Amino acid sequence: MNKKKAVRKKKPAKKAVSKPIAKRKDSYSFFENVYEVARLIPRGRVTSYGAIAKYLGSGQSARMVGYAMNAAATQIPPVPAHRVLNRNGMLTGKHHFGLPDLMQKLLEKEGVKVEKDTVKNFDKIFWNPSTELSI
DNA sequence: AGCCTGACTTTGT
DNA sequence: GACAAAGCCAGGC
Repeated sequence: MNKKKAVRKKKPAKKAVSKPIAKRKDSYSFFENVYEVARLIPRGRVTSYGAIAKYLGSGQSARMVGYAMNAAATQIPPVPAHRVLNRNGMLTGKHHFGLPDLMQKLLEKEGVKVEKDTVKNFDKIFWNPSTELSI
């Protein structure tokens, strides 16, 4: 039945990277951070690059989030990048899903209404990691 | 080490 | 309100 309980995993990430974790291959790169947050996005909800960036502590580095998403498709498990939109709720990255309509298809499949490449009720289904994960 | 790019955001005109 | 430019940071070459 249910999956995990009150998740709220909230990854450590990015804070104490200064600590050399032996010969760790990566020690949580900025990208991994983004992937994890993206995977935490509830079904039927969406968020923005800036929100994730801010949650990671990089406020203005929303670009990096999107850039990370570019490689997200190659990550395992796959990252639901279709739940990440720009601050306007527009499917800016839909063109990167291989099929331009795939992103919208996925969103609608989750109950998210999309019109003209823009998510309707974006402010209502908006999922803010800083609010949802940071109690 | 340095330059360029990028699925964004904010600010100014 | 629409358009243009700058800022931001990490990865790739």
